[in-house]
Amino acid sequence: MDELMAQRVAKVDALRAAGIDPYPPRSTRSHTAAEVTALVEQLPEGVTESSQIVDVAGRVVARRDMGKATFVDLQDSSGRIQVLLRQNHLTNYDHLKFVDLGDFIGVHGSPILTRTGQPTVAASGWSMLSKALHAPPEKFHGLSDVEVRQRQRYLDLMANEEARHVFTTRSKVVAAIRRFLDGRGFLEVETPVLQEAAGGAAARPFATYYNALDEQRFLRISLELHLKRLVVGGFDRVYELGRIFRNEGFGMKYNPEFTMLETYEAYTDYVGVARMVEDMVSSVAHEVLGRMSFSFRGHEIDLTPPWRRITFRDALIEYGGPDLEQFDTANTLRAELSLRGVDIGANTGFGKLADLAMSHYVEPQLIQPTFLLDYPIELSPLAKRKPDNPRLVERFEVFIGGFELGNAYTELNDPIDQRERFEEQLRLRAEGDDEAELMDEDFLVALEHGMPPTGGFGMGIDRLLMVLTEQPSVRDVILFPQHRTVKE
RNA sequence: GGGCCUGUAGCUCAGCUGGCAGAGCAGUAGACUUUUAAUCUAUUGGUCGUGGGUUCGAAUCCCACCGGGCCCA
Repeated sequence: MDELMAQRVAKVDALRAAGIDPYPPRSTRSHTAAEVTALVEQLPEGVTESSQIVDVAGRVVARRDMGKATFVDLQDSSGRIQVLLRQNHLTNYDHLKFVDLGDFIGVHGSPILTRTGQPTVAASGWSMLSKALHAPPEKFHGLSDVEVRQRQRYLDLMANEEARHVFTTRSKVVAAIRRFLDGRGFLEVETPVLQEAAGGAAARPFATYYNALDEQRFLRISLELHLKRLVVGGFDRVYELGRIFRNEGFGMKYNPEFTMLETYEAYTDYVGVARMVEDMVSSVAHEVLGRMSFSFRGHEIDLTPPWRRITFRDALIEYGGPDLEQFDTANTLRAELSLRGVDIGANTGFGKLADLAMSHYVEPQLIQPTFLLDYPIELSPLAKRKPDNPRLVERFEVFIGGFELGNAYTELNDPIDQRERFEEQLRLRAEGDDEAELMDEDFLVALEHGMPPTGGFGMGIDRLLMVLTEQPSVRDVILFPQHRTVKE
């Protein structure tokens, strides 16, 4: 135990010796810091003391000792309030020597305005509520060590107003999304995290084990296949906001577990879904942040609808990539990309190559919100074909700030076609693509019972929050991002 | 997986070309009854990420490892 902690433990002992419980079971609070501030600000001109008596409580975040008077700043989740403790107004003034930064105390007294105009509670009593054994982060510079901020998020929240803002905004955004969807008649549902096979996205799953059944399970990589089963069942507007897991590294844009919103709406298509998405994101931004413009990674992003729409093929051409109608086979596209010096790695199929070209030429350029429409069928085994071009599907991905925000299709509801698509995915898997979709017989049986025409959508909530809170890293909008275990 | 950067007091950071490990805040003791990054006086506090190596001498140079960050795949 270090010296600072030993000093605090000694104060715990001293309090107990004086008959004071350093961790009392009960406390009283009549007003938050913000409510006291409001009370004081409502006082008539020239009046500096409220007739009300209040109880405030919070963490001691600053202390200015003046001898026979002490100012303490208390912080609660509403903000800060100053309290004034004076020797001639208190019976336990000398016990303030046992109070350290980081402790929680309760203060009973009258709200006043100091002569510098600071709302303050002038104490007629105070009590220890909870003694802290560690010093909080430094009061002026706060806490900046990225690792500590993430691993010990409570210290970040204690020290940095910005961190508190990000995570309260996150909570409000999620609530606003629910209100938006509920208002449109969507039903919120929950589907299994533990699955026999993880499907619905191109990603590797985490594996786990179900002891009672002696069977392997996988953590879900998307919400899609179960939600569509519910549309089959007759819930024609459903959504789920839930955690999904992808077995990949972490970085600025990635965390292995993240929060996904998926919506499925019967009797619409990807065009209808695009309208809903721009409505939803812009109205949530307006409702929670009160603005449409966000500064993100050096760009001003404007969420005002309507958002730009451009086809996958046209975008490639516009941003200097190959024309997929000219290079329309895996072989010709691979040769063209090689010629252009694009690193194609081990990717062989037409779909993967087209995706690579898009990631290389187009994605980083899509700063303002943009719907990229009509994807190659090879990339999209769960989306319905375009009637006028069987090599394309009715799908969009929506981009913002240079990364993918969401993905939507006119859902494939032809069970025969779906079976063939799964079989094609199995062929890709056999060729070494371990992110290819797995055959899901149970899902096919569901489709065979009939699914109405449906538009589906998925969006990474964390990435939306990056833009809305203007944070460059997804790790700044996830309370406890993944970290390597610290070894002894 | 590869490259670059980074780890010094509880926190924020200095520490040059190798020569006694530093500051501010926090803490401790004292002064101060309207301060607010309070102020003033004195002062405690270090496995310089870990382990090797080079050297008369290493926070500093070299190697490996453990974390973290950024870029690339």
